[in-house]
Amino acid sequence: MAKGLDEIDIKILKHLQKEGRAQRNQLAEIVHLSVPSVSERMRKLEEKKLITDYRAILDGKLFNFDITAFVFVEVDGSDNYPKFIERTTNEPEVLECHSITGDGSHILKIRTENTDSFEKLLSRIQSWDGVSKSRSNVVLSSFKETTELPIEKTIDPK
Amino acid sequence: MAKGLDEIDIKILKHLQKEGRAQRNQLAEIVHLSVPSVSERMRKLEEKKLITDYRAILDGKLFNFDITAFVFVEVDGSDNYPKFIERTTNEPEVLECHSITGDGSHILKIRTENTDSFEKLLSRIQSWDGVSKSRSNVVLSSFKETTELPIEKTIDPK
DNA sequence: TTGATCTCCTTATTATTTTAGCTTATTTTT
DNA sequence: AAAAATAAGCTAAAATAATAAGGAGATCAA
Repeated sequence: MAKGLDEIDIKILKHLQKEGRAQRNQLAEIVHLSVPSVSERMRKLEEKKLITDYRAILDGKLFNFDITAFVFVEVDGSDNYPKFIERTTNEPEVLECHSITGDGSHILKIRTENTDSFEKLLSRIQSWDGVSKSRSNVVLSSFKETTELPIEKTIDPK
Repeated sequence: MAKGLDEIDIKILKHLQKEGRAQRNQLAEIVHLSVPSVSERMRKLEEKKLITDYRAILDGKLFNFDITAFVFVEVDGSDNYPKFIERTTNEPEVLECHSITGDGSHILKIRTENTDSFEKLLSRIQSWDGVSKSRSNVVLSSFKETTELPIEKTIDPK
């Protein structure tokens, strides 16, 4: 069994994926174990970092973050990669940054307030070392998405 | 103030984004309110669906889901969109599905076990009504990502 | 002003989680 | 093969957390 997990662990993980605040007695009922046994299993799953963290998922649409986009960036020279990645890390509106195969070297997932903040972000990215091209696809509507907000970014009162 | 939220609500939301299982007494300390007051605020935030749900985030890399990719799909004829979306919903390996501007009509984020399951998924997608073209970018490495697993998909014993 | 509403508090009650101690099964060591 | 160690489960008790109930003070509308 992979990673020393059994069916019971899998059941617990799957349930916590959907119900991140599920109580131990509820899980215990599902897997037919006592509450302390479930606690112990959860502790181990967290200790082994199979569960990396727990998050509340917020509805970004309700917070005046209207624009979601995927931005393909061509970063020339892999010397420039570490610095580029560090910069994306410091941009809270960049939700994800992936190094990819094919056209472009990186894809960014972005969530920002409006066209103005989006444009500013894009021109900021363009100015970074090694960035030669970028292409954006703005999201019109989403299905199956996580609707996350940039957690560092202040959610401004309006 | 947007959506009737004040600074205290924002603090609670931000903390729950990072600590999805945070306890009410911990939150109470952060915002300098009593535990029942925090409870009441959480209840309202959930009721208003500002918090859509809570999730445990699992480390996909530890579960033999090696391949993450972004797939651009061109679906011809918007009549075909609803059916297309329904089909992506039934594919647990499709984590996200977005309708987009620019080249292609939809972008999918995919997480799958290996090249074999990836290829099968791609050819399945190609066979759907209206799908004329697709282009994939496989993720080599990721930064700032949520590393989610397809929650419906069985995590197979190995 | 008066009543209604809202948000907070404290205290008491109920529920959940953790700890402790014990049992059994399995694996490792001698 | 027997003994020891380890792992994982259980129950019962203790500790901690969450909820419910009741009341105070502020704000707003009639």
